[in-house]
Amino acid sequence: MIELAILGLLKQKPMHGYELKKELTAQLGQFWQASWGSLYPALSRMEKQTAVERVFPKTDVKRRKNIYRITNLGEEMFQTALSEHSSISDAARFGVKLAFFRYLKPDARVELLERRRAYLKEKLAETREKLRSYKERIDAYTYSLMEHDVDVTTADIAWIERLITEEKAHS
Amino acid sequence: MIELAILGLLKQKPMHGYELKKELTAQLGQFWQASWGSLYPALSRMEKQTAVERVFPKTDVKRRKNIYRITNLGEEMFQTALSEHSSISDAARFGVKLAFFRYLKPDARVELLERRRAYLKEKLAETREKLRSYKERIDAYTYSLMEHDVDVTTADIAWIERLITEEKAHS
DNA sequence: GGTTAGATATATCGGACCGATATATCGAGG
DNA sequence: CCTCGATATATCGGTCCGATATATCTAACC
Repeated sequence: MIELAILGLLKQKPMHGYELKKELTAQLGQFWQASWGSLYPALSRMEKQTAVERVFPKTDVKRRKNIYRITNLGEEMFQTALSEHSSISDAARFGVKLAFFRYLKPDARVELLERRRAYLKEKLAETREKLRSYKERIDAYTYSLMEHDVDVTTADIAWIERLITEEKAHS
Repeated sequence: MIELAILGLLKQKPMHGYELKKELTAQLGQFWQASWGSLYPALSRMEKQTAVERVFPKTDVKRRKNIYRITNLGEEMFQTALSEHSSISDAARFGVKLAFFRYLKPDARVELLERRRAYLKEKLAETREKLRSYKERIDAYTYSLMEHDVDVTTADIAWIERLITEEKAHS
């Protein structure tokens, strides 16, 4: 997840860790946050995988900032991760992907949106069924939360469907 | 978090790990899930802290099931954790707390609900401000997600306020 | 010129948690 | 008796979070 976000930001321009953290917060902070303890180890991992590389060599000890740039392999990994049909059930992960939707082809966008819609519809049906059949056995506060969840998920689906409609209108 | 959930379920009746997992999924599964890798280590931790204890001693090797029961200390820890004003910013954590609201005094319930409402209002104001001032610099898909987030958060606040009203009406 | 405060910058540690997997036993049905 | 699915416990590798440590750069002030 954090690797997708890092690659997506490094596509804009090479950056060092601190700058990445600021951009992460500015661009994705509404629905997802990264910590130092995930950012720097992720950059190390990705350098080892050669998904990113330092603009100036590691041996240049005097240099304070470690500026990273995305590699060709990194670009491939980004496209693969972004197109993958996972992270459809996690609102935060889906939000991060959405922030990079402009890097996907329109049909790939529609594909992801429709999978998200399918997941939400399934979840909605399950919650409704549970509300219907277990009514007596559910705690009153949990019941209220589940009713609210039905409303929110319904609104979610309507929003996704607006995005799908717009996407298809533009193609 | 998982410790609050375990203690809350063990208040109902003593259970073993597998049974706890099933009840966790049945009662809290709508908004929060636990894994084996968190459940069993949590039970071990909690036994060490004497928040829970085995109904039959550890030395009884023949016994297949490890049935745990909540201790007096565990009851205290449950009440403390439930009343704490944290986990106000995480929907899943708040959902778990809500599922145990019946164990709180009405004024403690209102207190938590009002803190959640305050957090949501703050978040709403921030998102609106960002939408207003950064309009041009935000990616179109992110912008749409943020607009949707405004709607969802507004609905969240209205729901919380209904709960507060009901709570006050009953007291 | 010197000092201080706050922003910039990197890094790591302990612990919690997830997803996957290993292992074994129980009970029902053929 | 055998097999299969449910029951039951446990651990492993890896990721992530929250906190913390450390150092430098820069601008402001006296």
